[in-house]
Amino acid sequence: MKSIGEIIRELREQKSLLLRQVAAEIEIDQALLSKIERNERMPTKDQVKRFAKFFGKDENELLVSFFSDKLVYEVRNEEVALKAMQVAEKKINYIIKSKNGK
Amino acid sequence: MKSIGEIIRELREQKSLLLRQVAAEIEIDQALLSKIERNERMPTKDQVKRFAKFFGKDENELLVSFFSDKLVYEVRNEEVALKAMQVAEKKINYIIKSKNGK
DNA sequence: TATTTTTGGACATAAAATGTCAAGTCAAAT
DNA sequence: ATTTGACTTGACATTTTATGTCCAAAAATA
Repeated sequence: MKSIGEIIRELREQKSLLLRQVAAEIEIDQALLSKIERNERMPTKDQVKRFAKFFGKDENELLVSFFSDKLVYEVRNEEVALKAMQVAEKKINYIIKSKNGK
Repeated sequence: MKSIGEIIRELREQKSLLLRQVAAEIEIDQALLSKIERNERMPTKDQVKRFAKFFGKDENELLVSFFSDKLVYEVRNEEVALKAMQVAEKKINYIIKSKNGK
């Protein structure tokens, strides 16, 4: 189960590209990219989209990695992390059902 | 499946207390409490603990409501919301297993 | 309608996140 | 051993997002 940072680093290495080359494409500082790859900083949603486009990866696939990382981060160190996540999933399901005309 | 705000409002109404009375106990502005109860503002973790104590409710139970609300909020309006939540749950499970000596 | 309770909205403040720069480390090449 | 190139680190700046406050308006109640 890879983090968004690990995924980006792997994609970059598969193409044998340098930090500065990818950073230029995505239009971010190379130091920031370095941090993103090591999960020291989270990218923005928009940057994730640009990564997907640049690497020719499915956008939603990367977005799922991105948002799931953010969700985990939100409850890191919380005793109730897992329980909260399970309840949140139920709430989401409920919301989705409501939207689809019941 | 109630939100943290709905829960707090119900607890307050069960005891027939006014916003200003509970707000004073929790040491927050009564306008803020009004907003919290209507999910217009999220309380802080510490405030949730004080609510639990004041209303004689299980702290973890309220914290689960609180954090699950935050998790849902994080991916509101996202197409990939449910999928991200499911993946996040797997990641949490994985992290927990790692902690418990594998 | 007078009083009390609750809500709305603009604004202030604080917290958390992302972004930048320059200096630093490390390895490979020369 | 020195230079070069790639990457990392850390302090700080900037931006974004959240919480908190005040006061007036609205709603409910007496």
